[in-house]
Amino acid sequence: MDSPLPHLDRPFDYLVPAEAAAAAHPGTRVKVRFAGQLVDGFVLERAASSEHEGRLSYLEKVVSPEVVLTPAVARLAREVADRYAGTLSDVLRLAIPPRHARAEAAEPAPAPEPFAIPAGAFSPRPASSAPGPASSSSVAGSGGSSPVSGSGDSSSAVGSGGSSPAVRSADGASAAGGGGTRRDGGAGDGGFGAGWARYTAGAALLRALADDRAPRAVWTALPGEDWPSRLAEAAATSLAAGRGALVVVADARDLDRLDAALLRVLGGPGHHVALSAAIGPAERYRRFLAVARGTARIVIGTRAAAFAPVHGLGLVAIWDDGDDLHAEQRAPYPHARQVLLARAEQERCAAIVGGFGRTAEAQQLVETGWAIEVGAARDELRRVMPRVLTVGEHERARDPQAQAARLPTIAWRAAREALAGGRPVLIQVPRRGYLPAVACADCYTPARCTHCSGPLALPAADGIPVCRWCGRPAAGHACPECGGRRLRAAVVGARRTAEELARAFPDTTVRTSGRDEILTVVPHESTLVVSTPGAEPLAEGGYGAVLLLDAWAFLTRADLRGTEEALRRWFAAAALARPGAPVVVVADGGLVAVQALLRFDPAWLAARELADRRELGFPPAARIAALTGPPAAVAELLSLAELPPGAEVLGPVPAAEGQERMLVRTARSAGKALALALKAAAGARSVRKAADPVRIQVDPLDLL
DNA sequence: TCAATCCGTATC
DNA sequence: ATACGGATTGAC
Repeated sequence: MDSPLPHLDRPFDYLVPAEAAAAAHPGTRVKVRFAGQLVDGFVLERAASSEHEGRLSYLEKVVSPEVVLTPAVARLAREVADRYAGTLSDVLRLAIPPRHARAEAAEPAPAPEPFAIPAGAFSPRPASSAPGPASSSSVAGSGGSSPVSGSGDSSSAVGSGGSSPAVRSADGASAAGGGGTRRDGGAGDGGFGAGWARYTAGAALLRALADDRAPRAVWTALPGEDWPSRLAEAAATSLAAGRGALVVVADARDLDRLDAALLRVLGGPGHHVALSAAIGPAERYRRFLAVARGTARIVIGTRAAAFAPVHGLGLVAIWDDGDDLHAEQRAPYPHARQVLLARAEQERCAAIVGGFGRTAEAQQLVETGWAIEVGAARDELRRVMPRVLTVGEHERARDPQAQAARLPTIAWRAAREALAGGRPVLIQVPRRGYLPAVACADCYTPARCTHCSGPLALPAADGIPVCRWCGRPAAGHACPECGGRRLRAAVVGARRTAEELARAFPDTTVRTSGRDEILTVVPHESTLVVSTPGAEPLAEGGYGAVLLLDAWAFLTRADLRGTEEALRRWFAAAALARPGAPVVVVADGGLVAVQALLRFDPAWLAARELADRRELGFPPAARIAALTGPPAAVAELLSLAELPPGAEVLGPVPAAEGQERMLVRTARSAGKALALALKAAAGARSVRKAADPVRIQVDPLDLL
C-alpha cells in the first residue's frame, strides 16, 4: 500500500479481467482497488483458484507488461523483509526503481554476442554456450478471470542507476586496481587464471565457477591486488558458463574501477551494466530494464543492486563488505552482504565475499563451513607485503621530533627517504569528530560497560561516563587492561595535519584528500598526500611510504566494530604501498589490531574478533535489534512483542530529540523469531493506529 | 426495545 | 485511511 503498514504485509488475490489476461504476468506492475483506494502492486503469481472466502475484485489495470519483479527477487525480498522485521513493500522500494515509461518504449539494446573466454586464457572447460537454467518463472495461470496475487505497494525507489562508464583509462585501471604496477596486469593478456592462481584455492574457485558448481569463498586479497580485474574475471567466467553475475561494491569510485576492468575483460560493453543511485531516473530504469529483460547478464553496482533481477544468476560477489556504505539507510536497513548471501542460498549460486581485510561476518562464514577461504599463500604474501613498523605512544612521547610535528622520527625518516626517491607518501589520519566513544588515556583500550559491554560515552567534558547501550553510569571506571582511570576522546583533523607537515617538509607539496575533495590518482613524484580513510588516492607505481597517524582513534570507534574497522582502513591504505615499502603505524605494537597489521593477517584478527563477540554477545554471534522512538511508543512495542525465550532487553538510552533507544538481544538461532515478534508487534501497533512510529533495526552497524 | 455510538477488525 | 459488524449504552 502507499504507506507500507506492517499488518497489511501479505498477498491479496484479485480476479484478472479477460483483456488483462495476457499482460498480467507475474512480476508486472498493476493497479488494484484496495479498501476503496486505487493502489499500486505487483503480480506475484497467477493461479486458477483462490483461498479467499469473500468476494474478489478485478484488478484495475496492468500498468506495464514489463516483468520487473521476478519470482526469484520476490522470494528474496520476502526473506530480507522477514529477517529485518520490515515489510515486503519497503524492500521492493529498494529493489525496483521507479518506472520510466519512455525508457520502456525506447528501442531495446541489441543482445550482445554470446561471451566466450578468449582462447589461450584460462578456460578449464569449454564454456557451455547454452544459457543457464532460466530463473524459475513459473507462470501458472490461465486467461479468463483467474485469481492473481498482488502485493501491496509498488514503486518509488532506489535501485540502481549507474555511473557513467567513465573510465579511468585502461592502464590507469590496472594501476588503479592495486595502486601499483603489480605483476599480472589482468585478464587481457596474461590470461584468466594467473591472477587467481596466487591464492590458495584461487584456481579451484575459478574452475568451479566455470563448471557452474556454485562455490562460496571468503577472499582475502593480497596487498596491491588489482581486485577489480579479479572480480571481472570471476564474473566473466560465470558468463562464459552461461550464468549471470552480480558484484556489489561500496561506492562510485570502486564502481568505476570495476566497470573499467569489466570492459577490458569482456572486450567491450553490452554484457554488463552498472547500477548506482548516482544517475538519473531514466537512465537508472533503462539499465534496470536491460537486466530485467536478460540483455545484460553481468550487473555491478552499489548496495541496492544486490536485488537486481539478473537472469540465471550464477555468482554474487561483494567487495569490501566491511564498508559502512553497504548498509542500506532506508527501512528495513538491510545489509548488501546479507542480501547477497540469502540470494546465494536461494538461487544456489556461487558467492565471493572479498576485501583486503576480513569482517567478523565473513569469518563466521568460514568457521561455519559455509564458505571456503581463498587467501594468500604465505610465500606470496611475504613477497608483496609492505614493511610494517610501529611507533608506540610512549616512544613517541619521548621523541622531541614528535612533539614538534606530531610525527615520530621513524615516520619522518621513512617519509623523507621515499620523497628523496621521488615517490609519493600517503599519510592517513582519522576524520575529525570521528569518535564519540572514549578509550583509556594510557593504553587506548576502548572503555566498555561492566554490565552489558556496551561502549561508554562522555556526555559532557569532565562528566561521568555513561553506557551508550544500557544507560548505566560508569562512575569510577578503571581500564581492564592497565587499570588506568583517565579517558580520552579527541583527534586532530586532516587539514591541521597537512599544515603541520607542510612546516616539517617545507619544500614538498602537500595535498589533501578527504570528504570534501577526493583525489583519485596522484602522479609518481615526491608529494605528501594527507587523506582520511576511504579517500586515499591511488599512486602510480605505489606509495614509497605510508604513515598511519592517530591510529588509536580508530580503535576507540563508538560501535562494536572498532578493531575490525581499524584494520580494514589500515589494510586499504597499506595495500597502496609498493612491495617492501615502509608502512609506519603510530600505535602501540601490543594492540591486537597492530599485531594483525604487523603479520599482515586479517584472518587472524577476524577470528579473534568473532571469538570476542561470541563472548560479549555481539552480532554476528548474537542478534540485536534496536528500537528507537518516543519512550511510550517503544515501551508499547516491547509490551506487545512476544519475544523469544532468553531475549535480553537493554536500555533505555536517550536518542534523538524526544526519543530513546532500547536494545533486544537474542541468540543468533532466535534471530528469525525475534524479527518476527517485532514485526508482529509493529503490526499490532499500526492496526490500532498508533501515531508514533518506532524504528526497528536488526543488527545495526552503529550500535552506539 | 430501539437506535445512536463506540471499538475492533479487515481491507482481496 | 475507511467501512463494517458486533457490542454497548442511553432514552423511550
